[in-house]
Amino acid sequence: MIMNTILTTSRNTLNRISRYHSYLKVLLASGEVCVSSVTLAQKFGCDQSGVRKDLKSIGIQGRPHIGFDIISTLDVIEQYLGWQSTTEAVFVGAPTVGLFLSNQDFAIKGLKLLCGFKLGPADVLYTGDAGMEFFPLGKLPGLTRRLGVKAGVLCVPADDAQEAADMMLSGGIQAIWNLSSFELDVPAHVAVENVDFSASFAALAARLAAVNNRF
Amino acid sequence: MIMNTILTTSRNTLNRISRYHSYLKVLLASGEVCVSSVTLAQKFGCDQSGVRKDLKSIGIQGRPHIGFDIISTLDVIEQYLGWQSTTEAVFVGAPTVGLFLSNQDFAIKGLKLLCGFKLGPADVLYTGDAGMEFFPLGKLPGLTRRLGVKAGVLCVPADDAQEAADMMLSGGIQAIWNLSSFELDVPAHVAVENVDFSASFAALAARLAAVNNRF
DNA sequence: TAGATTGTTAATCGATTAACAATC
DNA sequence: TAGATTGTTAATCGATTAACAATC
Repeated sequence: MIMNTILTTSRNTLNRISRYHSYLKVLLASGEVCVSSVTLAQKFGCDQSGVRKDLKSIGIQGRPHIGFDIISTLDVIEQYLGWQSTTEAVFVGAPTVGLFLSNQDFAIKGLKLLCGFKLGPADVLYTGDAGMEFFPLGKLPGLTRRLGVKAGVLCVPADDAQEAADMMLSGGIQAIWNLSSFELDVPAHVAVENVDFSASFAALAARLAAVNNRF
Repeated sequence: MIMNTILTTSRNTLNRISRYHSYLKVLLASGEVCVSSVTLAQKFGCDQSGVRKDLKSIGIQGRPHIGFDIISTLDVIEQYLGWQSTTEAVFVGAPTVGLFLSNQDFAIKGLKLLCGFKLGPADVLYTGDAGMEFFPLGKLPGLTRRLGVKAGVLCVPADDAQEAADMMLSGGIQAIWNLSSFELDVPAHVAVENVDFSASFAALAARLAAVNNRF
């Protein structure tokens, strides 16, 4: 049987699978043991056979008349999303956001921020166990090479994004999680993943406006 | 001619259009006046006729032999994304992120954060023009109703998300921009837009792992 | 058993890509 | 003019939905 990985999964499917996980945790917490594709489909406004296909595609099997076992489904999804392993990364941008992403409660699963780099004045901020050390951006290449870190989170104003990215590239970074609204120019072997805040918010604002204009 | 709005546009198309905007700003800054669908298609790894369809769908016309005028294309995209108008919203969650989102340089287009609310101890933080006032969550319903604010940004740990969302709902909030990894349960008339950080990062981590394992 | 639910194939739908005449 | 580029239709591809036999 051919097992899908994240790399061979469409983005829509990936998003759904990640959302199933969130919801299954709620069901588990409320004492449920099994869930049917009908329940999931209802919650997510999609078709039940689509849900079954999604789960099947990552190797989850249900039981006729019963449904899908929540604990093992959660487990397989976590395997699939790679949450059992950790990716070490450096952060480039506003310390406030770096601290947020590295905060235990919010922590992005599988992401471990080693330290941060910031534009502008070269002070070292927030040292100690509660926070995260921040260095001036110029120190990045030396540090990432020394530590062998290959991933970075980029979260700077659009005007600074390319320059900061170039600094990351010269430090041997091969994967950039780009939270800046800027289309980076990077060599083909470097992976870039963009989080598009603006489009997402625009979609929400439009829906709100539509509701309010209707009355 | 039937003109598309955000509400009638597929999410893929919406994302592409938003990204065209980022790139067109770069081209404009570098002195370009026009751009062809071929250039855009190359940059974004999609088909040129798809680019033309995207632009056509929001009413942008090109000129044969010339291409698309950058300034007017940027203008139409901004109209389409609603960036000419502002949506007032309150923020619920970690002050550090609220300050980030409200920061001029990073500001999400069209989003205006009036104030923030936080879980836990009820101190007021960060008053004054540089920052943003934060109040205890319990004050939210009264304040949003008084101000007539209908939108909110939710950015709390998953365990607190539903409770915080309920507080927003009781304050008359009709649109929630959900940065928490939690599937909210809200009435049908309330718009929720989820930003899925975890799935996005998981996709990046998988690509990095694939590259590194190849050698 | 009867009814609920999966697994899976076939049908539908929509999005992407190919192709080419029309335009400048 | 010749060549570049759009606008648009048709073809392809993939994702979603419908349907139903198999299972418990």
